[in-house]
Amino acid sequence: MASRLFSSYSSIFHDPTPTPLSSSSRNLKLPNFPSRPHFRTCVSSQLTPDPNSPDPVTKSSSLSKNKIWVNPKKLKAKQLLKKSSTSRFNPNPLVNVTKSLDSCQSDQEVSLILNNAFGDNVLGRDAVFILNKMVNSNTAPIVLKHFLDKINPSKGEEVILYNVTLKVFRKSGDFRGAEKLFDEMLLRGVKPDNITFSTMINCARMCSAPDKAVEWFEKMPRYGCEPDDVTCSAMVYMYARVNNADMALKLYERAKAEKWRLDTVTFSTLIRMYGMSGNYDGCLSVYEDLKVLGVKPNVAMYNTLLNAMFRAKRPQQAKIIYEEMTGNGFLPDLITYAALLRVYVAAQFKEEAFRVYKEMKEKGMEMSTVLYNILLAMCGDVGCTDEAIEIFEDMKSSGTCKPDDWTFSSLITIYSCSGKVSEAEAALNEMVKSGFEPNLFVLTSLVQCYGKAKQTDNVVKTFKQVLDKGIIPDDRFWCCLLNVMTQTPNKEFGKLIDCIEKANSKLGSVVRYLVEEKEDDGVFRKEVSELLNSIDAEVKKPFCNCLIDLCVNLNVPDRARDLLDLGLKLEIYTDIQSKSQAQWSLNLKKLSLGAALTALHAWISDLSKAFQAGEDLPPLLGINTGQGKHRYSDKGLASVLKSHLKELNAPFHEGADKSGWFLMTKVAAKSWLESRGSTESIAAMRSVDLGVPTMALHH
DNA sequence: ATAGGGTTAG
Repeated sequence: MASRLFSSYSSIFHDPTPTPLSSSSRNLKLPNFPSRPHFRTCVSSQLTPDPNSPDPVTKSSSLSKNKIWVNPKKLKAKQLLKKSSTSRFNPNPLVNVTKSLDSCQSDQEVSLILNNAFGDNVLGRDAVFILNKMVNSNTAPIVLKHFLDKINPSKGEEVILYNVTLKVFRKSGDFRGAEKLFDEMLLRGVKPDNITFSTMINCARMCSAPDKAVEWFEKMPRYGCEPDDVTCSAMVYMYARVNNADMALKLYERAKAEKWRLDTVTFSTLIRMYGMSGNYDGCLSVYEDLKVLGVKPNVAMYNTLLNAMFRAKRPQQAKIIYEEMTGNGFLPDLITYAALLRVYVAAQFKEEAFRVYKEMKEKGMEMSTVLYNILLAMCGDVGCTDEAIEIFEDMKSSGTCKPDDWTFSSLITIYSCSGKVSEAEAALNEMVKSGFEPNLFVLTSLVQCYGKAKQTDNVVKTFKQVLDKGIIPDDRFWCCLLNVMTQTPNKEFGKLIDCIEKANSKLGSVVRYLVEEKEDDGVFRKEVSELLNSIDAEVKKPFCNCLIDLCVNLNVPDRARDLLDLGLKLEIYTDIQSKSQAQWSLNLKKLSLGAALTALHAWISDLSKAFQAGEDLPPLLGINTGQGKHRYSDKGLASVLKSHLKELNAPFHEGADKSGWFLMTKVAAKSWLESRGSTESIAAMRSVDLGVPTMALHH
């Protein structure tokens, strides 16, 4: 304590134009307290008498005394000005008095310190200053009592002193103590005001006692206080924080009706509340309210909104909000950029994501490992291998963040998806060298990598590593292994089936049915149903896709149809076929090539049946393959479909203004269906080589 | 620095 006081005082000594230690010159909301121009004189005269005194306060102030009496005006002003401009330190000695009071153990100690510091001459504003800074709710009431005795304040001044003491209880999370002080306040005949109540309400909130907060909010009128902007904000904020949306909104509506001006933070918290519950329109409507009501937004509010739009998967909306934000002169911070990156990465808006990344670099903002990882994961998802390498190098040279297991995992996945064995292996080595053990993610990627490169023995080797490490493969891993099978020459199937059977008998049995074309009487369907039902929801579709691809490759189209039917029945596939008055459609998005072709043939067969049954066709028939090529597949679904339709002589043409669509008119459809009669079209599938797309391993 | 009160990612 002594040294603190000393250092504070000596820094005052260095200040050529010391501000009055008590900022009584400020125009404060304390008109009732008498002002005193120079607290300094007071401190020095009160704290000095014996230079040899062991008392730390006295001693240090005596040290200070010698210096403080140097008239700063006699020193060279310019020289001192220089010093002071480099020093941000200009503390009020009352801060140190406060600290001493906070660490007092007894009433006596409190009295001693206060008497030493002030004697009988206490200023109201100094009392407020000290209580406002205190954190110890055990000594604060003693200090308060001392001030009440010495100052003899008016009732209006008393309520201020009580309020500021209540704050100490809020700071130390002592709601019981706050209630006790409130009672004392009443006993003394001091009338609480709105500030008293907002302090009580916030104290209750911080003590996790929302019911108490409500109680105090509701009893305001009993004391002649009516709720206002701040008390209402505090309540809305509290309800929103504890996710009581009903009450938060009820009160929010009331605030609007009463024209109470809620603050930005409360709006922010309402947006957050809506975002957490998935009501994203709610987020936007609160934002609209804020604008309409003319409440000034801040960066945190925009960030909350952007993060909600990320969860909402609404990249366009996020873009608009970001533009409004910068348009209003707010500078994006790290959290803003992180939110934007997430939004764009999730939407796979790679240009936008890279632009955010570049802007961050330009502004010298520090990327975190997590942000780098998010970017790298996106590079994997959209197939930006070169960009990924660049980002990875930048990350390593940043000096601030190190690649972690996730980083390496993404990198290995990126190489694996394009079958770059040596690069993937090099990344794996670097990962191990950096002290990370390859996890299931990495090993799954390697299986994919070796599978793509048709290095079946390495697939088997990697599989064994999984088991040796005691890792239990997940559904993603099995799906990957199935995917590898669709790319593996038949003569090597045995090796893979051995692997599968070793650790997953259900899947092993299903695969054997397919490969060995075993006869069955419904057993296959039953086993596949069980298998698909047991699989993680997000893997069901790619898993089913792989099984169908395998059937197509093995040239067992009936099994493929069985699997497609099953997938439809289990609602793994939905809305593949749809009919409206104007158009019948086949939606092949998110299907693998094999599954897409199987679905196509099923559709054509359904069309034939409908046509033969004399059903009227719609004006237009369309197939939607979706826009882009698949990320790691050489052949996009659209291009394969195009050539396949040609083989079938099906008169579809690519949609001119509808990319990703193949369309056929009613007239063309009729003549085509007529000409092909009842010929089975499935045979045509044999010639198709499936460059089966890989699936995303990361989420 | 002198009475009310809080926020925004994994």
